[in-house]
Amino acid sequence: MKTKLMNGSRNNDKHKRILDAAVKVFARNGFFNSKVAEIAKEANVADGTIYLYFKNKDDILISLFEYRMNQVISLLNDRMKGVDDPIEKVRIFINAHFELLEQHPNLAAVITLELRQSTKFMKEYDNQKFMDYLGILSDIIKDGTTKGIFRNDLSPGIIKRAFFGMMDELGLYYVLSSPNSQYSCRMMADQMTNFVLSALLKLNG
Amino acid sequence: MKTKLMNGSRNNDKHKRILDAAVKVFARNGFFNSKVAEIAKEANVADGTIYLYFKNKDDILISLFEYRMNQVISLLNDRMKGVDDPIEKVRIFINAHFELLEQHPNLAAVITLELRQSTKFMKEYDNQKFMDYLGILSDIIKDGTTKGIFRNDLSPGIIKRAFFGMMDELGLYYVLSSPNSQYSCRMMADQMTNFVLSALLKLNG
Amino acid sequence: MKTKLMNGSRNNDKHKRILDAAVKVFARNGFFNSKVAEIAKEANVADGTIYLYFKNKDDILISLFEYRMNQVISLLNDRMKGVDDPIEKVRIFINAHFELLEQHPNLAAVITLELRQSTKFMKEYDNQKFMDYLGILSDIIKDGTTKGIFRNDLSPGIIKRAFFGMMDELGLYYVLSSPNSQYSCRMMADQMTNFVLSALLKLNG
Amino acid sequence: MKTKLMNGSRNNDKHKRILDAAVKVFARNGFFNSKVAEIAKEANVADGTIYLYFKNKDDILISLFEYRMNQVISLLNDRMKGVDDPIEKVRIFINAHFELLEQHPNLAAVITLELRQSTKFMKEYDNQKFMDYLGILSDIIKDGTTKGIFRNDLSPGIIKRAFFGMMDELGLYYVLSSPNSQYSCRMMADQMTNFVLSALLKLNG
DNA sequence: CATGAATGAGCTTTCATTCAT
DNA sequence: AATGAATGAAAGCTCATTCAT
Repeated sequence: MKTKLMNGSRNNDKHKRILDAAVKVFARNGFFNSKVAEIAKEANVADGTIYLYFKNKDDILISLFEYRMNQVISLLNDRMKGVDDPIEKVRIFINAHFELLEQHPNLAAVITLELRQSTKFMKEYDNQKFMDYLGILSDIIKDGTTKGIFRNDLSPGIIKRAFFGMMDELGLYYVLSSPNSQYSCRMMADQMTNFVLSALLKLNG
Repeated sequence: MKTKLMNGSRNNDKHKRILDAAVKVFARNGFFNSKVAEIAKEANVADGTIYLYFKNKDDILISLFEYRMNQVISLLNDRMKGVDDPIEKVRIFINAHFELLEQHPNLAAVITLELRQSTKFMKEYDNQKFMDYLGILSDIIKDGTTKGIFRNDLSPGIIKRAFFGMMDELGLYYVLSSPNSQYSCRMMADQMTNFVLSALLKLNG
Repeated sequence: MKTKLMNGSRNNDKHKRILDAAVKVFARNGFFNSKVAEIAKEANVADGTIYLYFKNKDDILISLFEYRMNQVISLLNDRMKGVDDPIEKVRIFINAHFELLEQHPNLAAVITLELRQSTKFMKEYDNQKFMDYLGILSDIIKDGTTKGIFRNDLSPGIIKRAFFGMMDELGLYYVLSSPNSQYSCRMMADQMTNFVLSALLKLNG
Repeated sequence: MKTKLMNGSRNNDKHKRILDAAVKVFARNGFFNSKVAEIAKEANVADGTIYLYFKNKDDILISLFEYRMNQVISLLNDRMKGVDDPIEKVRIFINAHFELLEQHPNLAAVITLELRQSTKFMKEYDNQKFMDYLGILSDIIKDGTTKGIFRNDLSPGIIKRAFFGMMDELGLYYVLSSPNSQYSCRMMADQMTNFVLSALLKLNG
């Protein structure tokens, strides 16, 4: 009585093959310009097979989001375990973002380029995972403020988004100019950490 | 440098009517989900008429970019005329961005949501105007650095993008949560100015 | 400000051409085995043109029903105008049915073969026209009964359907064995009239 | 003359289970809108199993016809055994038809609704069983005529079809309005017998 | 015999674009 | 310049059928 999707079972890697293919194809053409048939071809499966694993084309994109967000959030949780210092947490957050960007540039490109569209146009998809991600950010900021390390005249609700906007735009730049980017992920992470901490830290007498 | 029918004559405002209609329609459905026929209807012209004023659907979007960018750049040039203080320039830049956002939220939504896609997928369009816009930003930063007011350990090439990313993401948030946004444009502009200047200013003695 | 379908106007016969083509194609393959593209080809229009005149494939079939039913009902009304004798009315009804069958065997085939399907599966289509047609039949029967010419121990609700069933099945036979039918329409009409009247007439002392 | 697995063994009722399931599914959706997978699910067998027992989807429908026709013909032969009176035979024929209709309305619905389609579109299927069924009918009529009980001015070839058309249409009505039919099978059978016999009987002196 | 995942041809419908008027 | 009916390529998705296990 196997489940339809055989999640996690070996002997069947089609689900993953389709996702991997979709990343490549979406990164190449964008979601709207990508054809399901092209994904199928790239994954070496028949067109119809796609629909055994995904409800429809939108569902493939959503699955990519979820997959990526789980990846990021899980990495963050790992690294921040036992860390107390808000400054260190900021460092970890930014580094994790850029490391994943460097490791999976295609996936990052798709997320970065299509996330906004989807946020607006896939109405039924509430994008909870993304809110969770932003939540981690505002938790860090609030923690730093509570501990008296960060300034308290900034709205976490605004700053978390500004913060994300920086990472996202730098990521976009990296991804679009790849593989000839003028700046390395390492460098962007460092500059941004420097920049953000300067802005956040309370200046004491 | 359009010359099509720039005769200044009245009785022909169709070019503008089509652009205005496109803004509404794109804001409503996104570029890919918008139909040329819907734009035509919204503009009260025939489907075919669109093609007298624009090469194709992509061209309408590109025209919107150019229009918006000219608007922003021209507003910035006006306001910064005679201003020397880099701090003041930062303030002006941010304020201009959010003011236009507030005045033309639909247009802003379209630019913000579709710019990224287009940047990558309208291959032939090099988006010079956007580069000009970013250029103003790095000029301000470099100016501040030269004048010894801003730190000199930050890369203008990186920071200008981080800077734009903040505004863009905050704008997206405003636009998507409109008309019930938790934060006013005013407030976002102030918080961001505060944040950015804290990060940029050199700490002396 | 022409209306979409230009009903009745000359210079545009596409609506009719599509209907005529559909009759041929449906008669050849049946509704479900017919492709819209084949109808388009038969009508010498582009595939997309079909959708300027009809909502979808189902709508073409429904239009054929309506067209046929209007045709029949109108012919019946014409011929029965001023006729009082129920016996004569029965004759007229049967003759009209078989005449139209002979004149438009393809259309008849489609109606006969697909009407039943549609009755069940196009739930949203209430098939009022067909009920009107049956209504004429039961009116004739009731009239004959009231006038004391027909028997009064038969239920018009049942007999009208039995009556229609006879015509329909004979029509089906004619259409399926066409053009080599063993019996002419004339002969079937006469035999059926004879049969039905024998059954309906009251036997007086 | 199936030989596939007619071993009389229990542990294998799949053939019948599939047929029963097909009746339900076809009655629910019609032949063309029914999916083989749905039949398989309803029968609690795998999709592929269907093809061990039937050549293809068409073959399932054909098997249902054959099954039904055998059932009817066998019932008729039973009941008419030893019966000589043509009037009584007509009564038996009609009653048998409506009894089976009442007992297996789903099967009747499928036969009634899909028989016509199939008659024309399953080219290779010559529908001999249906011809046999009609043959019984014309035999009855001819017998009555020969015996001088029925009129001799009616063509058996025409009347047998008119006769069948009545039963079929009444059956369709019953089946479609089920389970809230206005008329019972009993009543329809009686009315029709009455009607038909009035038409068939020779009026003497 | 039985399974059900996989296949891929095939279909309806959409919509950017054209062009005769 | 303006129209909008017509075009037809294109693509998402379905489902009867197969075949490796």
